[in-house]
Amino acid sequence: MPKETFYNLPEDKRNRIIEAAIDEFATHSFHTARVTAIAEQAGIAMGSFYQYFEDKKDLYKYLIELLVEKKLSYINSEMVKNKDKYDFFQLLREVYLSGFRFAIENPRLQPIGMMLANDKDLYREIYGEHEDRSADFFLQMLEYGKAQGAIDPEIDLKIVAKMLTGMLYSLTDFIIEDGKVNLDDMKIIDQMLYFIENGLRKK
Amino acid sequence: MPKETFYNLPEDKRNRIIEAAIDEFATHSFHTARVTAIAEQAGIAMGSFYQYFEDKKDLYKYLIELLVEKKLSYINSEMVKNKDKYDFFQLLREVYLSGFRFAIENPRLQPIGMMLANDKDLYREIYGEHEDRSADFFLQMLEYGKAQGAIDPEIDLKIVAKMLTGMLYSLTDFIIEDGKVNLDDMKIIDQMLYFIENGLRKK
DNA sequence: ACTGAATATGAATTCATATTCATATGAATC
DNA sequence: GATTCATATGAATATGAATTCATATTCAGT
Repeated sequence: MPKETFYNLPEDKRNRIIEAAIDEFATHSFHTARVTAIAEQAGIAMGSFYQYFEDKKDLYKYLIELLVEKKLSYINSEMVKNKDKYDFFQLLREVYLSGFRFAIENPRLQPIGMMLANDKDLYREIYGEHEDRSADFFLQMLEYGKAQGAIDPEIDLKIVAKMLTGMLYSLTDFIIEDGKVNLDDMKIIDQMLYFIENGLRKK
Repeated sequence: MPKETFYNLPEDKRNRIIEAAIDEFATHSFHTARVTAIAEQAGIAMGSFYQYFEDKKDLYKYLIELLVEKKLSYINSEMVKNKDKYDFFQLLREVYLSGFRFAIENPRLQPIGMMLANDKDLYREIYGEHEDRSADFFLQMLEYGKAQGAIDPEIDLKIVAKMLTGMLYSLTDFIIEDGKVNLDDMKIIDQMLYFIENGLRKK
């Protein structure tokens, strides 16, 4: 965790540091990211950095925490808004949709999460034994859907949760890279949902 | 590419180097992998390493080439064997199945590929502009399936290709991590196929 | 056995970066 | 205005590899 000094900083400077760190970690893995580059872009002296954080990893963990919090609250707000109105598949649609929206609105955060997911050592250092939080989230949703009778009971939810996670990541990547995908025309979402629904729905 | 010297090496030593490199790159990203560790494990002097390869990246590219060749030939042989006998979905099943089998039989190669896929700079350095070869492979298969009339023509194949790729990666990861998954009982494959078929099949 | 070319070696060097530290600044308190 | 305390600074140092290089060894051909 950052030192007291960091929290005492004027908001403006604190934000500059956070922004600089996001830029650096979005374009470099944890190991290749340079503290120097962050300090430089934030306009602080090298020494100051170590006034605020224990070391590079300290800043990184802090950033991940911010990022997760931001994403979770983003998705949850969509969920909460629609919980009652929608059935399972519509809810799933909202989850994917808010996931995509989040990625589009925060394009720099996406690669940070991706890189963390692929660095198992780092991941473990942050989340302990816990293996895959995204899959857990989908698993919960699926169980809810199964209980509602929306999902074919033949299906192994753990496997499907993994598949849904993988698809979400790939598609998010696809959408961001493509750049020109317009979420509002919903075509990509509909395609995806069409596919998933047919795969899961109870007949 | 490795230097002539490397190819002149006695097979035993050459293999030791390759094995050591696989071990190192399977457990570390390109940047955190240490040439020192590779030389040490292979039982060669640091200096020798640079007799065989230009630098770390040279070895890495060579390794990726080996790996891709191995995997492609593995999958193709399954495909070729079954091309005529099976319909699209059975063919897809074979592709996934051989992908899983390959990963199980070569567990150290899987993480190397994963890490490369997530290091866009490195990926581009090896494959140029070309974005995602796995998705391309699935796209081709899907087009074949569509032409055969097996796939719902409403579906956007490019999107589905991305989804299939993401699922393949996630599931492979799942299977390897789990360790105890027994491919022979095929349950996981059937679950997956059941899901995919219902999502794609022409009605 | 002799010789030159290829190959092997690991200590020394280089390089890029993280981290520390002694000192400066500046604002609040007396 | 002096004293204290928190914060800022960037040059100096530490670190951890990658890479080089001068020297030793091996080997094939004679």
